[in-house]
Amino acid sequence: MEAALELLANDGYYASSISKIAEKAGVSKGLMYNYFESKDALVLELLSKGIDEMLEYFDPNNDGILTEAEMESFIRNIFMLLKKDIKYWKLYYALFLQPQAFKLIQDKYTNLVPAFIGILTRYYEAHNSKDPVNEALLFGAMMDGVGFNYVMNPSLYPIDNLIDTILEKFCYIKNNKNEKT
Amino acid sequence: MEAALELLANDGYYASSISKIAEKAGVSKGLMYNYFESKDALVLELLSKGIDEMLEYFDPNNDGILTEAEMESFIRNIFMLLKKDIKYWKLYYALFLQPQAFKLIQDKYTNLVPAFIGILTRYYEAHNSKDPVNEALLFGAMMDGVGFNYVMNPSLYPIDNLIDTILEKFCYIKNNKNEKT
Amino acid sequence: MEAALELLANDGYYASSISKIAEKAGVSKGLMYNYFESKDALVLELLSKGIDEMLEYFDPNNDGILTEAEMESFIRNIFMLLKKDIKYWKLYYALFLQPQAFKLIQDKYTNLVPAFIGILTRYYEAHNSKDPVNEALLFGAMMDGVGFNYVMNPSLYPIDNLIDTILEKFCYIKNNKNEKT
Amino acid sequence: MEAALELLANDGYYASSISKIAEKAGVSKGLMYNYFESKDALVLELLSKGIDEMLEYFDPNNDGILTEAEMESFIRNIFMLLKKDIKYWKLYYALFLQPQAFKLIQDKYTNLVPAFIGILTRYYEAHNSKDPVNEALLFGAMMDGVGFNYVMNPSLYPIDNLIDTILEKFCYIKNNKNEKT
DNA sequence: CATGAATGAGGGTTCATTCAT
DNA sequence: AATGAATGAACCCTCATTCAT
Repeated sequence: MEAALELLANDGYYASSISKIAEKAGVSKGLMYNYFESKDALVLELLSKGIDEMLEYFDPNNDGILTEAEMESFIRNIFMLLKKDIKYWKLYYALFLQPQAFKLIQDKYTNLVPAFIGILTRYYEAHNSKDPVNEALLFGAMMDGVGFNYVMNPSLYPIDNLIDTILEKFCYIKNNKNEKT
Repeated sequence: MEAALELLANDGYYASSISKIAEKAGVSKGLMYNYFESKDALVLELLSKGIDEMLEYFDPNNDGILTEAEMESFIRNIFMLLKKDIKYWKLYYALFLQPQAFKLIQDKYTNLVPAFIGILTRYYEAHNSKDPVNEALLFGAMMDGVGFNYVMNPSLYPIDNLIDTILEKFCYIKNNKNEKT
Repeated sequence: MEAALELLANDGYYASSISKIAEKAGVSKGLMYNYFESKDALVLELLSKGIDEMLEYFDPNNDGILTEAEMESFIRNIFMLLKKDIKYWKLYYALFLQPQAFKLIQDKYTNLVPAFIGILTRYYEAHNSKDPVNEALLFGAMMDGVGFNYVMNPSLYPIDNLIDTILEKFCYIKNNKNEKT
Repeated sequence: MEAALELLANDGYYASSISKIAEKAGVSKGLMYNYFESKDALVLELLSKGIDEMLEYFDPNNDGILTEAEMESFIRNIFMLLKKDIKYWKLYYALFLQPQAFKLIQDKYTNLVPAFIGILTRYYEAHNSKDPVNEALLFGAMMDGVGFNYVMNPSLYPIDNLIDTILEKFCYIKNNKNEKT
């Protein structure tokens, strides 16, 4: 069911009417409201699922400390998620910019970011960064930007090629390929 | 006229009806259609103006070469633009993610990005980067992400603090403050 | 079952969906349709019950003659009914004014009124009224109006205080209190 | 325009959709919302107009005192109003009993009734009534009831015949016809 | 140049009713 | 006897757009 609904990512929040979603899902319009209280509730559920899924891969042992291995694994997993469900993440990014939709997850999001940045900051502190907070923010921004660019144009954006450069530039991790050569 | 219209950035594309825009602009609904063929045309014009404005600050002498000074100035100018017209850029980002709206500027955008990346790539080649293309892409992504994060929450995102770190990390430019100390 | 259903009087006919009624009654929506053919049938049954209950108190020995004692008892009983089940009678009055709902009991009602007025007319004839029919009609109207006003605002409408005045003015019955004084 | 809309009295508030009203009025659905902010606003306007019209005939010189002539004239005018616009008053009564609709005019109504009853009470005091308040309430109830009964079945309810009896019974006014005989 | 009355398609949502289980 | 998933029509309302003035 939800699988079909996610396709609203194709056309955006507003362009996807409940009618069309229901039709695509092969159910009646009325039935949609047995599963979701409203269109907003539907979207909120989708978004929440996405955020939770992403969090699973960030600091997985939940100790507030990000090792280099965890960092690398986080980046690789995020990219894997992006590639696995492009349309979903397209919706995800899109809704962030739609005021009405963003309000729905504002709370969840506002609580999350500082924690996220905090852990990253400690990572950079541990790597003797001169400006750990700034680096953390830039890392976040870069990840947002990569995701954004990738979902905008998946076929042309060479997301996999970027990993090594990211690891080196943002994580101080020399990637394996380079070590081999 | 357009000045008033840009305020549709406040509420997003769909939440801003022509009626409300016209009211805010102090003109009649009908008159809007003397100036703009349609709502989409209006939005296209707004977006085009934004893209052009941004381009003005990128490679200003149009020689296809980005000097360090031009690079620094570009970044500072972009941030200045963001700060000057937050709402506008919020709309700008938002529309990028709204498929229907993005189609309107897709052509313009698709032509632009390779040129943009090309110039950046040459910049990184000139700085002996190991992966100039990747660095160019990451720079673009980071700039997108910073803009995105800033317009999402202007009061909390310390965009000015980031400049020095960006210059150092992405442009190989040691910033002035450090030199002074 | 019906007891719970009557509470649809709270919100009116249209505002009370079968879903809500079923929920209030603690049964499933589907089961409702084992007991009542339709929502209208349910309402019809409720209304019929109300009319019958009222009739029980009017001309109880069914001889077509209303004695003064029967008249007084009728009035007192009606008021007692009103007070016992305000919500029910609110529904009752409300449905009378809703064309769609009224059609359901129109037959029952249309047959009833002339008989009712007939008996009242004979009461006024027996009391040497100059216009027995008119007095009968006015009595009916006044009773409707009192009920109407009472259920509209039970806490403020002093229905009990009215009884003596009604008895005197409409039934030529000197009330007890006066006799005592 | 409104003339056509009043015909929603035919079917009641809920059974009259904006679509049907618009169709009956010969305009588009959308246009309805140029004239009335919402369905409720439409109904409120209709009801307010009705209440105001009725008040015009009650205590016309606004001195808080009801002379016998004013009283008689009031009754005759009310009946005239009823007869002139049966459907309108049918709506009027109907909406009073529909909780959702009544809320719309509750304020207006709640303020009105005590003033109304007050003036009537003084009328009865001036006529040496034993229970002026009760008589005032009964008069109000009777008028409500007569209106109610008349609009329910205009062709059968002999509203004109009732006037003389009302004047005599409720206003202590011997009517002319009787004096002549 | 400028207005705003008018349209009609489409939006989200509710609800009486049915029916497989 | 009892459930609740499923339907589809109808509801109120919004909106981009047109056009007579």
